[in-house]
Amino acid sequence: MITPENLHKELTVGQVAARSGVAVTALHFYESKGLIKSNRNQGNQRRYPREVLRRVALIKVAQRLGIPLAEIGEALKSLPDNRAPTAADWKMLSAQWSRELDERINQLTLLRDRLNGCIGCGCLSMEACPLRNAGDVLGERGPGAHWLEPT
Amino acid sequence: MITPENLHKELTVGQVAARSGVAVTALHFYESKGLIKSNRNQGNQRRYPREVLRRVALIKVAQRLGIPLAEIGEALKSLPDNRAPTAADWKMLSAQWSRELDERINQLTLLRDRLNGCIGCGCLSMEACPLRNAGDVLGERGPGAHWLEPT
DNA sequence: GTAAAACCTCAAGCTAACTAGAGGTCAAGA
DNA sequence: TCTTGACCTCTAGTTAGCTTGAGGTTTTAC
Repeated sequence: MITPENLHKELTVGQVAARSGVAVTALHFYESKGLIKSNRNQGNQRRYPREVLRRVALIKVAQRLGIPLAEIGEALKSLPDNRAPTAADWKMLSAQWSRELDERINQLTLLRDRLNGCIGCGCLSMEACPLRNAGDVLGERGPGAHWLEPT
Repeated sequence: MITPENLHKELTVGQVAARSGVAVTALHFYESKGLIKSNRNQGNQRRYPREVLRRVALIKVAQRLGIPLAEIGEALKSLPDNRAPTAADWKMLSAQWSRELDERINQLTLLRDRLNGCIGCGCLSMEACPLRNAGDVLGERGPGAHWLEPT
């Protein structure tokens, strides 16, 4: 509950977790990756300014878009002063990510069309099959696992 | 080189690797996952019937489509007699995978449109933002990493 | 016959994004 | 004051799809 008394106070991890919907351990993890920062009180416990909520919100949305944390971190670092993102920052980032999304959709669509063109052919030939030999890299990102990369 | 002498002989791992374009270790790995099988010679070395090339080709194409190995394995097992896939099998499987691809494209498109609708709004509100609260699960598969799953 | 190249198994490492648990400290309410 | 819950750090485990390396055997070419 927000009251005039605690409106300007800093938040604990538990509070940030509850309000943002991410686990406490995930917040620790984001901090270890440099995506968020915390101040510590005398007892070494994390205390967050309220702006962290907006930062976490942006992280979660970017994740839904399929942007890896490392890239989100880069984007956040690129903000002047390393400050919490404003509406203008969000506009810029979301426009950029929208273009990336477009690209991924295009690649998938291309692949699907090629697949449809090949249904029933069954050749799967190393030399002739467009499905096997398309030189394009599908921008679909995958950690460790290298799906859809050219072989 | 294919000569009448070795045309009907079985292939070694190295030969399958060279002809299919996948690493020897990857073939070992596929075998451990039950995606392919091998006979062994007296010296315990793997010997493959030529049909394995078609199987591997199908695996690689399915991977380009974003189908996880486990699911590819299921599909291959579902073939009667566990035999090498024929053109008819390929037709069936590719039609099914094409539908899955469609679904993924649709989800991504939906997300992109929602993102475009939100550019400039900057709210990212937990309660009101459609980007944060869309109840749909994006079918984008990701190992270990749980991107795009509902929170 | 011998040496090199290819093969074998098994264990561990890599990435991403976390979670779970151990063992201990801190803060807040009764 | 005491107890409970929230917090701390650090290590290890999870998933997928492999790769790398160690230590040893087999096949092949000369």
